[in-house]
Amino acid sequence: MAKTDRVEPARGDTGEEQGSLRQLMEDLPLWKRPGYLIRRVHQLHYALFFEEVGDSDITPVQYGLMTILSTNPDIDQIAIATKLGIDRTNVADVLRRLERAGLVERRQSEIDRRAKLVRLTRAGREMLSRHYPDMTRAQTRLLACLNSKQREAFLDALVTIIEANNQFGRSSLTNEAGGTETKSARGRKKRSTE
Amino acid sequence: MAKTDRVEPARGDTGEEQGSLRQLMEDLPLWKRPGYLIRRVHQLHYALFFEEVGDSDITPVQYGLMTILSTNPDIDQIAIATKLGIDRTNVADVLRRLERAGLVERRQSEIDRRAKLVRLTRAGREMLSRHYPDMTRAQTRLLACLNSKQREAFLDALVTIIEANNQFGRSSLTNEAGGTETKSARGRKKRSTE
DNA sequence: GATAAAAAAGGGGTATACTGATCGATAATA
DNA sequence: TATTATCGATCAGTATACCCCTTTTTTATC
Repeated sequence: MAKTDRVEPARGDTGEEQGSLRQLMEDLPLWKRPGYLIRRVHQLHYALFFEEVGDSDITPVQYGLMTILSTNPDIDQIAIATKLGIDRTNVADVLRRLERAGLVERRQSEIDRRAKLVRLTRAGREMLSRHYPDMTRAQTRLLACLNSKQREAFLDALVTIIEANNQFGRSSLTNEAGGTETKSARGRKKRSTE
Repeated sequence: MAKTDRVEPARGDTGEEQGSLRQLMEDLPLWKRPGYLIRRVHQLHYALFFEEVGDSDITPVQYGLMTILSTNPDIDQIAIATKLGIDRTNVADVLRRLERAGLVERRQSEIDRRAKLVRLTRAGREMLSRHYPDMTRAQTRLLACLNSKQREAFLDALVTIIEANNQFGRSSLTNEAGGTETKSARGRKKRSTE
């Protein structure tokens, strides 16, 4: 810790208006910003997932996508994006890696030749089954610090937030099995100007 | 919608072990997995942040990093990583973009010539001040669907989870706790201090 | 003072995630 | 039928986030 003992020579420009800015930032520090806290928890879940499922190269998103395939064989990529709540271009990226690993297979639909239908391979189903205990353990460990009442309230809050803000993002979640209610391509344009 | 009314010809391989797998996945569907829900909320916050702060090209992580700089001028990149809770290589990436945008400046430490000290420029401080209301609005909107009691419980739960799982990931907030090392299934090593 | 250990930064590589844009196939309409 | 609109997929580009490994500098040890 001797590193910061010595004082680095100052270098002008330490303006006075910095005081009010500092005050502003201390009024709402990082650990009071939900967005910051959620990002941290998100990363922690990733770390826990890799620790539990680590001997395979599967990721949380890949496992989630394959979960959808296990109950929805032969759906197209946009339907996956809608159910998973990620962007459709990202679905294509994830599928490319899963296909390379032999866990899913894609084929052109014979009815709509724009669409590519995706399904799990046998290896994919085996992977999903094999790592199911690992996946659940990662989920459990993440919330192990909460008692069951807190845990339930926390999960409820997450679902509430998702449903309340569902209209944002390129792919809006459908509440599973519900109608695919066109993602409506809502506005959400931003930056790109200038 | 009319598209999927017609039935795609089946294609063998629809094994019946799929039944048990399907059952497994329905026992713990996506919307009951904390990791999945947190990822969704994380994305929603990003979308809200961009919607509020959108006219600039700042991102939540960049704003968070600059928040740290506003109360910690002239710290090195690893200290930033520790305080922000992100990987140190990622800090370098973010800083490179911020420097390119003229919002921060880096200079070699005169005491420890390995270290590069970072501080906000005047433009950086102005950006931080200017978009403070936008940032807080994004935070507020995300949790607007919760009442104040739920909101508080939610934030408490997030902090509890972060503190309880702090030893995972490459950068553990504020550090100082011994190595732990756990299983390291994926060679996930943390810089243990001993 | 020379050498070994550790720390700071950076490069290379990969995965997630979203934007804008394009392109072919399909659907709807004139 | 021909035109138009829409839809599914994909590409290019950027940002976040992490891993491993190397280089340079500092610190610790002999």
